[in-house]
Amino acid sequence: MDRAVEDLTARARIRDAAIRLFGERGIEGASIRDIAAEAGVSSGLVRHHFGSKEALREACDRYAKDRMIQIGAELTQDGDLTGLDPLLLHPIAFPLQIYIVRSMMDGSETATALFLEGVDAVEAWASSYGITPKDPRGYAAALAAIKLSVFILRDQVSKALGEDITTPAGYNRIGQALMEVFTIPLLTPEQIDKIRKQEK
Amino acid sequence: MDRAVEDLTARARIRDAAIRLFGERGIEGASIRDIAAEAGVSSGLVRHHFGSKEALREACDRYAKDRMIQIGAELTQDGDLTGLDPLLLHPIAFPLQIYIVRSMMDGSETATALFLEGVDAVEAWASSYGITPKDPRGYAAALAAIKLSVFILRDQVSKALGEDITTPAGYNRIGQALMEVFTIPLLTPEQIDKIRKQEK
DNA sequence: CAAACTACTACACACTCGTGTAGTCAAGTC
DNA sequence: GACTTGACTACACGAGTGTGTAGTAGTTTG
Repeated sequence: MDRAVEDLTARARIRDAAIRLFGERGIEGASIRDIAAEAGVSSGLVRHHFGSKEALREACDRYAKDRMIQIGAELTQDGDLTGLDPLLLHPIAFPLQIYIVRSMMDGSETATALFLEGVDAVEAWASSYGITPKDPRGYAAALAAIKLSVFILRDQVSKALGEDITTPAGYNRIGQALMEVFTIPLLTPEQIDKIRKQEK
Repeated sequence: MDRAVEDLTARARIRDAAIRLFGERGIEGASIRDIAAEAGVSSGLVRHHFGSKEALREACDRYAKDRMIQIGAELTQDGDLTGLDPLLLHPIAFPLQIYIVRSMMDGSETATALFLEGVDAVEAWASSYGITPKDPRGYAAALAAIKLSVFILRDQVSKALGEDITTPAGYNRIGQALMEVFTIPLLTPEQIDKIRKQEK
């Protein structure tokens, strides 16, 4: 897993650079020339290997999805974290996760499909754990969105904490904070009923 | 509050169009010419009123922040929703919230400052409600991020639900689902201790 | 009435973008 | 040794970008 950068083929370096820059700056924000420079190749080579920017993006989508599934499979064999997605705060998956969320927000179908699969998984997990919300699908969608929230807002959360949450110490801290959110009930069922009446 | 579009000054139309397009497509994705066309004016007028794209963005930041605070003040006088930010799912605040999150992700200091203020508010609220997490700051940051997550991923959540969450019916549904997340404990304190040992 | 100011448009400028084309170079293949 | 193939670079093109400049029409000000 610790592949030296120089050992990667140019094609792989381009793909990795694209995932990094697309994730950091968004699809529009990262130009082919930027990516080529980051990978240490000419911009023409990007086109040679991937054909177009859109095709490069799709290749990144596919690779990121496959790698995430692969890493997820490796992790689930070491114990279930009971609902808190182990991928969520896994350092190797960081750039991939960042890229996927960006791609999702920029309208990628592959990335969105990955989210929908996540919702399915959460819904199945909740059901098997005996959790019975009034709206299981809505509950699962909310939970799936929540799992990504600290990632999407990692810069802001890091600033609020005065600590980079992409470091081991940082993501341990925010991970435990997330677990507390899932543990401490904020509202009683009576309060919810009251709000429900207010809204409609 | 229901100002007809035609009655707005050109400057206000430009600002509203910018907030809408910046929010939908990102700062880079919305050109000055796009914004001018959306507002029904020439691109030169955008420059005349705001000076530069960056200045336009800052003006949008300030306006969005002020309006959000204003709307929030109007809402808090009608009962406290006990932690679930009423702004979160308020239809009038939708375009503003969408813009602010986008601006935040594209590195706006004003938008990030608004997030940090939100964390402060959540922390103070939790404390006053007798909620005592082990890491109050981390807890508040996680909760603040969660409050924005369904907004950021509104397209994906809508797809998962088969229902547009920017409609009244939709945001009621996801709002109630969020409340259930805050109500049903997913983890027991014992499970958390177990995970904590695993991680370190 | 003249000057000044404001809202507004038209147009051109340099730059960057994604893309297209032509060509080099090395490693096989016959 | 001629030929092909694939990795790779250099360069040019048209479109779109933010920005700059010049100018017009209408109102305000002296």
